[in-house]
Amino acid sequence: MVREQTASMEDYLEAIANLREEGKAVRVKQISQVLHVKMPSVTSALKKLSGEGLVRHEPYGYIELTSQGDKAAKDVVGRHKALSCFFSQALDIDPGTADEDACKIEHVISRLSLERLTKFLQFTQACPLGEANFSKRYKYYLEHGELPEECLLRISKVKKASE
Amino acid sequence: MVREQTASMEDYLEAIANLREEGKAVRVKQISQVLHVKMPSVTSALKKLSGEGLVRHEPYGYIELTSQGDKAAKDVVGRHKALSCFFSQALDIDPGTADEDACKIEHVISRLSLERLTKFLQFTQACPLGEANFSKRYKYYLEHGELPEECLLRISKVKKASE
DNA sequence: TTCTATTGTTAGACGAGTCTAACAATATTC
DNA sequence: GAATATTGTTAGACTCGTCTAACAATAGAA
Repeated sequence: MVREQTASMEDYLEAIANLREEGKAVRVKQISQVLHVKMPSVTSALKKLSGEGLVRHEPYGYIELTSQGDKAAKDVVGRHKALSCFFSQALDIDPGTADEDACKIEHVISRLSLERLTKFLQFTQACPLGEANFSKRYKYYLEHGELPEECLLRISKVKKASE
Repeated sequence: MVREQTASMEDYLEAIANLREEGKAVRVKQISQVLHVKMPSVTSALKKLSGEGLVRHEPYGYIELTSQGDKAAKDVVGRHKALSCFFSQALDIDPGTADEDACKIEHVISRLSLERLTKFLQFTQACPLGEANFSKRYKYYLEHGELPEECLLRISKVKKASE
């Protein structure tokens, strides 16, 4: 079972995993910059995470996730990606905002909602009726504030049919 | 400008507004039950919110939102409703989970994403092509784990057309 | 009206996470 | 290899929001 972590600790795990992923040095300074906190906050967080066996950290040295920590980090990163993807692709939100929101929401959303969000995205991308038409109509609606003509036409068709 | 509040303080404002809305007595005990905290936490929060002019609270007496507090509360409640609606209706999530998630996410989501979520919902409900077909297909996909036949048919049509 | 139950408040402790200031270790440069 | 710059750590203060324990006010029942 993946140990329950606070939002803050999840952020540290995520930052470490991301720095590693990007091939950058995983050091206290780096983490502090990524998370916009001061270095002592990082040291203190690392101490806590070490105590829980999620991080290996020799003082003044490099920082690594343990296999357990890596698992936890991957979980957070996965949530982040799913959310960020949903916001940018399904809702057509700019990558910056999508990422910011994902950063916050990843810590509080339920597994179920996350799974549904993901499925929704998969669906719109897999189903040509979903993607090609639906998504296009949605974006038209976003831009113009009113339904595209085809939707309105359908309404009159439906009306006629029920007459 | 609506004063920036912490997640906790927003929860208190929301609880007060909801109790009032439901015609229940707005008292310390009630609030503590709704938010699953002990009474001293409520007293302390009320003191803080009073200090900021969002709440009127005579000791041992009833509790009211000021007009400023009401504005802030309505804002939170609005966010909550939008999210809860989106989760339950667009993603077909049970009302309990939808509400829980809304409770957490309402404090952290950006205005933009919230607005887009709302528009998305409005769109699916307003556009018959969206609602009647899209939503139905999505739920089929949820249940069966694979695309409904009409989507697959469309794929072969698309293929044929491009041959 | 007096006794009791309920509700509300105050005081003070605590945990989480942040910060600043001061100090220590490591890297860099001359 | 000494002087300096950078990076990291420790110590300790602070905020926020919670809690428990003890006490105070109000409401309800006898």
